[in-house]
Amino acid sequence: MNYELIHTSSDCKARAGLLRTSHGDIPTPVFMPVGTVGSVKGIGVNTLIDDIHAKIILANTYHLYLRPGCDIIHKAGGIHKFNSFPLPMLTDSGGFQVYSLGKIRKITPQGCTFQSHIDGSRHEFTPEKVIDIQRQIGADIIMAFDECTPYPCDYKYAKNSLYITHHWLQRCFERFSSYGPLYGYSQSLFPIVQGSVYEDLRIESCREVIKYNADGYAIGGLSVGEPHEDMYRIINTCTDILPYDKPRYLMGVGTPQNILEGIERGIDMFDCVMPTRNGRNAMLFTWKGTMNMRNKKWADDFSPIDPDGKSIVDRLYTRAYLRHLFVSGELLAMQIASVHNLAFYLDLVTVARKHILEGDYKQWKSTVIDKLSVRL
RNA sequence: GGGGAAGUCGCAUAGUGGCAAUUGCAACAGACUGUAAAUCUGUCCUCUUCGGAGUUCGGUGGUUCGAGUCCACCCUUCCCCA
Repeated sequence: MNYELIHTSSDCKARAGLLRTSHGDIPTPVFMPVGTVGSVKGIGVNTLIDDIHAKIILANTYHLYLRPGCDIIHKAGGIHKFNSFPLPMLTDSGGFQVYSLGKIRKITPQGCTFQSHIDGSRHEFTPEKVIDIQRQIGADIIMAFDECTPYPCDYKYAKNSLYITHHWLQRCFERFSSYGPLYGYSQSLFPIVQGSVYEDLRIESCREVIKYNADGYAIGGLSVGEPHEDMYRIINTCTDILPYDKPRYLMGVGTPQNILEGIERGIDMFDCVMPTRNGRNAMLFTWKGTMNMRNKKWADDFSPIDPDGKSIVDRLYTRAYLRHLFVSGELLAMQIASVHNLAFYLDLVTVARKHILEGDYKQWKSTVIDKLSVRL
């Protein structure tokens, strides 16, 4: 994998780049749709590629390990063969589940034990095991096993957790370099910066992770409920230290506004369930603001879903029809909304990239960002 | 014509003398950030300064300190037998 930094904005830290992988090139900044179990919920591969113009998608180590299991994916010949997605993929390590499965997991000296959310069975994840699983899954970018700390998180807990995450990181890289990829193309392991909202811990974490000279670096533990100012402050702290010639991935972020602020502060990669989950729950994101498609006000609005939208669905269907589908509980409603939202997110970063290259990113951002939070 | 059953806040239900009254659906709003989420929360008789206030269980009258609940009559619907 190789990252080329093409242009940095003159008035801020926003960057345009190109990430080259064995499964294709990824212009950055990029938004990566989340497909936890290897499937972006409700969306087929053809739509992802041809309509949404996704360049890379995510999957999750913990979920794929539980179901269908690593042996099945290995037998299939890796995740790309299994889910028929020919473009780059990234797997999250299960670190987020250390956070989200709070009540049914336990951090141990070795790693972390989980109870399966599917059948309650007990499983242990160690840094070594997480690397082994991700080798078997075969994503182009794989993530270190970390603890995504909750918010609020007191300093003592954050510091202790950070040391565990750093220790796990070392074990991840040891395992990762002990044997190669299984499917004939290379994989890159990204470390994850933690440290909650504490600047000194974040600085310490950045300095620690860059020792591994990785192909890219992730910032984790944000967008877990902290105020946006804290999030933006920590991003700034991190992107000041992380190497300029490697991609920076802000994990789990976020709203369209979060993404534009992240880009301004030097982030190159984003992922978030928001466009798909909120889409399934009837919320649309547009350049003019958000829409709750269940609201009565759309009942007789026969205009296109989003006249500015880039997806086929934006022009093909009307707002009144989409509301009808949501109110009727039709699966198609969730599909249309997910496609629209993902297409919007991809358009958002594409337009952002254009303005970075044109040199007016910050000025452009200031003209669009307030509109994004308007409630239509 | 004879016999039987039933009418509760949009619909359907619970409630057999003691707090505007159960539950489901529908309706209307809100939330959702590396997916335990096609999920969850709130409102849902009227008014309200959010503390309450006022009117309600087919209708009218009655018994009672107190009635959706008991009594009488009326109205309406459904079922069975002719």
